[in-house]
Amino acid sequence: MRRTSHETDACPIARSLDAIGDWWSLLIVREAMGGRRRFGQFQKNLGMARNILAARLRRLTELGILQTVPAADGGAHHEYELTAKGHDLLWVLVALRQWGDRHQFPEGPGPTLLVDRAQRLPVKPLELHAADGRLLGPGDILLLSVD
Amino acid sequence: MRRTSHETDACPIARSLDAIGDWWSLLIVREAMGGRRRFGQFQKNLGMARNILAARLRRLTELGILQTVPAADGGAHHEYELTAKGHDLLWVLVALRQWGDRHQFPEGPGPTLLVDRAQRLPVKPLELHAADGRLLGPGDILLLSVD
DNA sequence: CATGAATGGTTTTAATATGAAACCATACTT
DNA sequence: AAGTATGGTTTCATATTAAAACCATTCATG
Repeated sequence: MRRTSHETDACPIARSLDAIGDWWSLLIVREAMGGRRRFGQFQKNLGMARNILAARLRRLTELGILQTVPAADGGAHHEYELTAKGHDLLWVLVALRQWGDRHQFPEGPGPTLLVDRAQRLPVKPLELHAADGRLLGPGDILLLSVD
Repeated sequence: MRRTSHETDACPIARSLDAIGDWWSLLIVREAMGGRRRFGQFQKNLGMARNILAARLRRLTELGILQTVPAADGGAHHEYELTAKGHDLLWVLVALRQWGDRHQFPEGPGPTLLVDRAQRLPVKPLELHAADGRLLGPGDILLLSVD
């Protein structure tokens, strides 16, 4: 009767969700991308229960999304930082951000803007391209089984 | 003591996760994108408990991600279909799929391939572009507060 | 060096969510 | 008219979440 696992599903979406498909994990990753590295920073910024945060940090570390490193300031406590696997969640976060901006702000545009660092202009929606570079829309893709 | 809500957070990522950040919702959306429309189809394909499927379908409908329509075959039961808001989750699913394919298949490449319909070649990783079209990497973006 | 406060958790307890199975009403088939 | 499929709801046991209290180290201060 524990939570149904999708860890070994054939579908990569299911496997991803099994790893980070809960209410908190991606918010922790978001904070980590914003430069937060310590237990207290995560807890304060997210306002979440400390036991749950501890459990999530442990799990994200086991999954290789975060890693613990000796404190940067030589202090005794360790810090959490994103691995390459964790950093690569950026595109998931961007997709969630863009969907949220488009559909979850009925009261008007949200208070944050994802911009291009050079020009400070809002970025375009994520794009999917074919191998040859053509821009693909929802109708232009197909899921193949390689079995 | 209920689940902490992020429904009114300033962050669009948090709002998105509040809506669909659980273990099942996006899998239901995935099934809907694959053409599944009926309770029994979702239940069979996902193998999930019927009561929680019912609860999720209700919630996704309330959120405007699914809508119920009279059965296509004139039958008495209704069917579920994606709204525009629901269809727009495609990019989130693609992002999760690509991350999963890259990091959650330690045993080798997964059994599915997202391909371009015209040429049947695997699509490229999602791309983020600046307003002027420049391809942006993780270091090229910035989050601005508009307060 | 002793004391107090901050940090990084763990433990305890209560409420809620999940999962499995049984149940039930309606619709459809024969 | 009887039997079966569909689309749920109910019940119950277990797991997860949240809040708060607790505790051990570490760090700063006198």
